[in-house]
Amino acid sequence: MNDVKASSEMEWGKSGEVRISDLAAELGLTKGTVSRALNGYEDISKKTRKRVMEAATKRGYVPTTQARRLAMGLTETIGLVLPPMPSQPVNTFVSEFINSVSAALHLHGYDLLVHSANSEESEVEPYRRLVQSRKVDGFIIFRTNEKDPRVNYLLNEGFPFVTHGRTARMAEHDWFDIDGEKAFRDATSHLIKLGHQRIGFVGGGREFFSAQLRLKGFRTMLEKCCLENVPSLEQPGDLTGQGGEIAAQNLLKQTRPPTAILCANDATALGVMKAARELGFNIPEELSVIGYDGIALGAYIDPPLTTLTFSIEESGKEMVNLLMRRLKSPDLPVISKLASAILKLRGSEGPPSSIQNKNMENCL
Amino acid sequence: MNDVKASSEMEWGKSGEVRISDLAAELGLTKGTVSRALNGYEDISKKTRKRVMEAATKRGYVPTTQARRLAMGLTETIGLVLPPMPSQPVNTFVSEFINSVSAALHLHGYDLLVHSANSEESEVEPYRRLVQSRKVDGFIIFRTNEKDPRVNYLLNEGFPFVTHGRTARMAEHDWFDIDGEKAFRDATSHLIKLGHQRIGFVGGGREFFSAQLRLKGFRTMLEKCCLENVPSLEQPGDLTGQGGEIAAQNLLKQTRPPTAILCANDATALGVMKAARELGFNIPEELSVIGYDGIALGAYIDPPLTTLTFSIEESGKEMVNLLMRRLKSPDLPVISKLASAILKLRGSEGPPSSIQNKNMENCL
DNA sequence: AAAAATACCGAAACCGGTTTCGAAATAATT
DNA sequence: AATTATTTCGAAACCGGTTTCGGTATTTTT
Repeated sequence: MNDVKASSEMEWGKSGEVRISDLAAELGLTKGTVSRALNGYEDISKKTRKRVMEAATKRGYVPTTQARRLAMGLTETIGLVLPPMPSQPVNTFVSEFINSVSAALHLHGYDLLVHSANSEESEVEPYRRLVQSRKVDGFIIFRTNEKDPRVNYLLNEGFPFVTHGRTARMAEHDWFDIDGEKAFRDATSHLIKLGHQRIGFVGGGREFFSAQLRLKGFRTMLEKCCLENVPSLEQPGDLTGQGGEIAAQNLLKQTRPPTAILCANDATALGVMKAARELGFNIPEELSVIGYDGIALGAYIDPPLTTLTFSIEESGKEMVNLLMRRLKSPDLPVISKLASAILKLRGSEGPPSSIQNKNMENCL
Repeated sequence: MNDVKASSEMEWGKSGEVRISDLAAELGLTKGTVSRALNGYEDISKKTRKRVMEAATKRGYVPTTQARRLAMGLTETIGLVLPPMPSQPVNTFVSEFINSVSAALHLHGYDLLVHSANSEESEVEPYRRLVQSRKVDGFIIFRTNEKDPRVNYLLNEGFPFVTHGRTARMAEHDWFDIDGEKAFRDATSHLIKLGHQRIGFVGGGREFFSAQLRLKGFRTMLEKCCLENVPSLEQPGDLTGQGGEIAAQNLLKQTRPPTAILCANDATALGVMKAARELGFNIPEELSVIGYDGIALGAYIDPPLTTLTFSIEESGKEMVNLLMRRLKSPDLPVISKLASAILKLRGSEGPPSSIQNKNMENCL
């Protein structure tokens, strides 16, 4: 009669062997009842619920995810597709971001599926596959382009997602972003206050919206301070160290080189510093350099890199909040959140060697 | 009669709406037959198979992953748990590693589930949860300790996994590792050939097996070259920049400071260089520094960091191969793979300022 | 004490696939 | 032509949960 109980005494420590039907049989209940007891349904008596829960913990029962997900019609999984990274120097952002997103998702019972993009195929292909095979309920997208095919695809498909960064269609989707425009106004203002009048700028690829905004912030502050916007002082970059080197050479070999260079990110700044050294510029005495990203490593170089920092952890947390809200209520209006970066002075900037005086009373 | 066909003409571009039963109904077959046709079973006539496959592509049918996984009793997912990273400087390894692992898994039809470890709970807890809820079929573990609780748990559970790095129980599980011992023999040898006789070493935490092996390689080569092993020249570290700073101070403030310092990783080396600068040591004239990891960023600092590099992409690929093999045949004997790091000379090392001559004929 | 309301649980359908088994139809053998 | 072997597919069970629905058993109402 009590065979079940008898055999239960032994060899049941190993996890993953207990099914809901085992529990039900042992308790003399149906699996439906057990399921409802475990999931807090109201139509279960206190006594049975207690009995069920005790048996569950005793046996170490944990529902099989795959079955639950199939029954409930959701995956409880969020997709994150890594853009192809061809030997980018400082990818510390990515791992920290993954870490924070993953932790935040976990609080909601969600998992993070990380997928790598094959550089040979279309950018949206991974997203298409993940959507079609129903492997994820939503996406976290970062490093957006102004016209972003991924965003277009997902919007068209009506599939939930949040971006880190704005896009041309930002009015149609939830997004989180750092106010790069303000950040670069601040950085530019700081340099101007130090006395710089010829400030170079190394951008980050026209396709990235964020890079455009940073450039805009730079220009805005120049204008506000009545400084001439010299086109030759604006160099394109590609967010890599190598791009920074090239841009710096273009800037510093000019007859009147800038006394400061603002870079779209830290990797670029490192390239700029390298090129500057090779051209014989002392930093910060003869050239100030400011980056963006706040990579921890910038504190260890000589001179330590002044940079614009923001909390990656907060970014991840906020994006997950936005996404969870969207998943719960797909029809809510689009919302967004803009966080600000702060200028972390570390030593790679200072007053220019020869402070040229210029009337700047109506500025700053 | 043909309602199905009629309605099929419209509004079926959206993905994710076609189920296998829809296909079956449309074709006048059962879903079992459709499934077998799609999965290459032999008991399906060429004609029907073709018919099924054409209909499938036409409708854009993609099997729902959750259902497939439940039926087949596997998750086709591999877990990767990120160790807590309390503001570690150079995590470029992690993102590159995730990227390569993910790409390699994808070739086998597997997904990568990235989970973040909560520093407040036990190290094995995330693994336990993932195993019990059957969310993954196996694990990729990196940064192993000599006595690794995660390895103990999974071995005890009989759950498949591969480690990046060796452990005390390496004979019982598949592993991939870089031959750090040889790498540090090479680096040490290189320094000795340059004329260094007092070489410092900054380790990486006793718990990490890899750090121990690097130390062993260092000692081995010292001994082989008849150089005295001075205990005060061996400093502990923690694989962070800060740890490197402290260790470097301990080394360089000695009455007879070393003329070269070997570091367990690049982050440590950056800390060492920072401390050395602050103490007035010129690199590489007065102090040679060598790191380990080959972070791309090392090329951008001044002087560029000489380091031991290896292919992260290869690491990921090999580990996935080992794991896939294990999943297919759980009872195969344990295998392992040892790859070698190469010394990438970039400029942070050179001959010591005062070359002390010592008889070294039976060395190198 | 009979009737109505409520609490509690069993039965069964369902999620969307895969796989086994057996039967019918066709082809091959004797 | 009857028998045996093969090909091809349908039927149904199954994976392990969730959720709806309906029917007792119990309680409350009148």
